[in-house]
Amino acid sequence: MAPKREKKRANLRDVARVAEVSVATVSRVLNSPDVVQKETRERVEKAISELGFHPSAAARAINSGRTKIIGALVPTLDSDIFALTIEAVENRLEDFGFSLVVATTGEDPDKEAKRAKELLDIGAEGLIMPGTTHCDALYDLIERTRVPAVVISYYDPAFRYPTIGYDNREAAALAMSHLLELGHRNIAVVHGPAQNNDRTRARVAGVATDRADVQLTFLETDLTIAGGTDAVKQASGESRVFDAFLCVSDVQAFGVLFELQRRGIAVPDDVSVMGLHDLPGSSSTFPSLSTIRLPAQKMGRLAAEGLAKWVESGTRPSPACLPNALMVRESTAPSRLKAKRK
Amino acid sequence: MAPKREKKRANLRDVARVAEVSVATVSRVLNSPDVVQKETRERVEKAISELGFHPSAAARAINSGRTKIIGALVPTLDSDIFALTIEAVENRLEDFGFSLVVATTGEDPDKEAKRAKELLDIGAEGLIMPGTTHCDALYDLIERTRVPAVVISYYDPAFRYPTIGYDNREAAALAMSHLLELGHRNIAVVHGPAQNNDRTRARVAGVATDRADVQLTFLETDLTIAGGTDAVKQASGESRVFDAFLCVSDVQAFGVLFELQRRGIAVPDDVSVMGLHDLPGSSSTFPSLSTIRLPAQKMGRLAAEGLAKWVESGTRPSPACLPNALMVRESTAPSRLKAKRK
DNA sequence: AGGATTATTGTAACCAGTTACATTATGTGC
DNA sequence: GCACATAATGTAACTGGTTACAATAATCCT
Repeated sequence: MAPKREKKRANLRDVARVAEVSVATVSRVLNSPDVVQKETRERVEKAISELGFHPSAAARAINSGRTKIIGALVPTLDSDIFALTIEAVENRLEDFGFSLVVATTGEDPDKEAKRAKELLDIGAEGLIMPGTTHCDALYDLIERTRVPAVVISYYDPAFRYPTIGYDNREAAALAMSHLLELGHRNIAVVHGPAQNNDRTRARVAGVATDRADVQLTFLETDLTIAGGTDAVKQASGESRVFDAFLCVSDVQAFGVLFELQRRGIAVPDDVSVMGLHDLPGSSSTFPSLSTIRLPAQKMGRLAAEGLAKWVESGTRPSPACLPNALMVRESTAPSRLKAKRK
Repeated sequence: MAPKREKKRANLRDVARVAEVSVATVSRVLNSPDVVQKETRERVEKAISELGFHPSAAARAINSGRTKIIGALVPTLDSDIFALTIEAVENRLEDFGFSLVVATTGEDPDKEAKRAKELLDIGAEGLIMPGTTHCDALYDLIERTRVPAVVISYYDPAFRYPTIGYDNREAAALAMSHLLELGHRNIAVVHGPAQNNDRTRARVAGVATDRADVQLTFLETDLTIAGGTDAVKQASGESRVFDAFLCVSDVQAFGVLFELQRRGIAVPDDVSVMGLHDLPGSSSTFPSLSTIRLPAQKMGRLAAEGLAKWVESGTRPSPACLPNALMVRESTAPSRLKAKRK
């Protein structure tokens, strides 16, 4: 048996040897095939496929300085809230030849900085992250490395990095005004943890009203279905009777719907429920959920596009505020209390 | 004004120059600091921080052949089904110093092969993917490159790659036997698209029974909440009356619950609803969903661990079948029809 | 004291590509 | 037939790290 040479991945020099050309020619076949004579090119291509040659991204990256990797920092993927957007980002980045590395941070600011550093260590050429509330270590890092970074899910044209998102405050205000128009005056506002979360804070701020006849009760629970059910439990402990639940996340609204059903409280006859996000399932609940449609996927695509172009050609994207839309469905109706008042 | 030299990222040689040591010493400070004298080390570290030096992962990768990147191929992130597992994978990989690149394939086998090639092009050292139904191009690629690949969400010890998952067939059988024990005999089995999806097929196969008194009706709909509502609509078109819905995905079960509520069909009094997966929200629905708990997160962690070790030390993980568990909650109860029959 | 051992640091080759520049061959114009 | 432009290919330097080996200095042992 012939002593098989240890098999290792073929490199450019191997290909050059087999095709009896120089390394430069092989490189040209890979990068600008048109300048190579057809005959030579075919010989090289044959050698490439014979050897199963596969250019090393690392070696390429060392020259070009390009890794074609974008990093995303997200709190969690365990609800549809980010997963949908991340998928859109990933899909759009692919069109630009970029790969997406996802790092989950669990809302922990310190972990966020640590993960960001890891992303840059592996050569991420751009970062994408939701919201503007991050720790200084992260900002320092971005400043030092001058890596293009875009913020999603939030809009603030004055922010240090381009924000490509939506107006959380306006979304919440839109939801609130819908409820007010329906005559609701005693409203439970269900929201997720506000700490370190500008989106939640903006939404909470957005529901504010100076109408003296409106009573708002804020209930902070987890950003989960269970959090929604908890909110109803909390609400039932209050002395006040609510005529509407405004959940600033659809996920919580799902929980609210379930828990109200459990308690035999009819939606929207006894109480209205309003969401905010418009998840894929929100139109299929019972009753179907009135909500504010956030442009989650469109935002993901736009952010991916802006970041890709920024990395490629240095043109920093301008901040963008994508429109929200009120989706009136079955879960909201004129207040019973209002009717009584009449 | 002194002509500022164009600022570019500092490299190892720059650091060596500033610290007045050789490149080898700088490299040692980075990789085995203990062999460098304290005084020298501090000088180098000072230079590193002064220059904001940041070693290039690409250059490192070119030598070691290591990129510390794992690729994941998933159909979609737009439901909790994969997102949860992916998050667990990502978290566990981090412990091993690996980063996760996610590529979504949209259940399209051709796209899957294309994306896999891209993952390998950027230097992924391992692949992770759900299920065993993939196109030959993908298998060829894995064979040619000999990249470690593990399959999740499925268990088949005889499969060419290690499967780290659960027994889909048994999970479905478990769900079915629960319904049978409760006396249900006329069961609508709601499942997602079976084409190119071994998990769905195994689940569908798992519900089979040879009992002559059991009537199964299979309803194929989308793997979404809306798909669940569709299933109920389809079911209502059938002449038969069902005493239970067995949804082989909790996502669909959510839709079924909503649509039954819409129709005023009481669960579990009029009809039982059984899920399969146990998503985070499944215990908070109304009624809370009886389901089979799949070890999604544990599986993610284990697969990440096995793949990391395989890549690091060449020890291929053994296939693993993690246990499913029947979660009896409120949505299932003895069949009304059975009671009548008695 | 002198040779051996050990601790530190330096030199230069190497990884797998890209690319500036040089070389050679071919075609064109006069 | 010769100068010149153009096309195709080759040579070698370069990217930014790692590391084998060499060199030097300091310490140990008899």
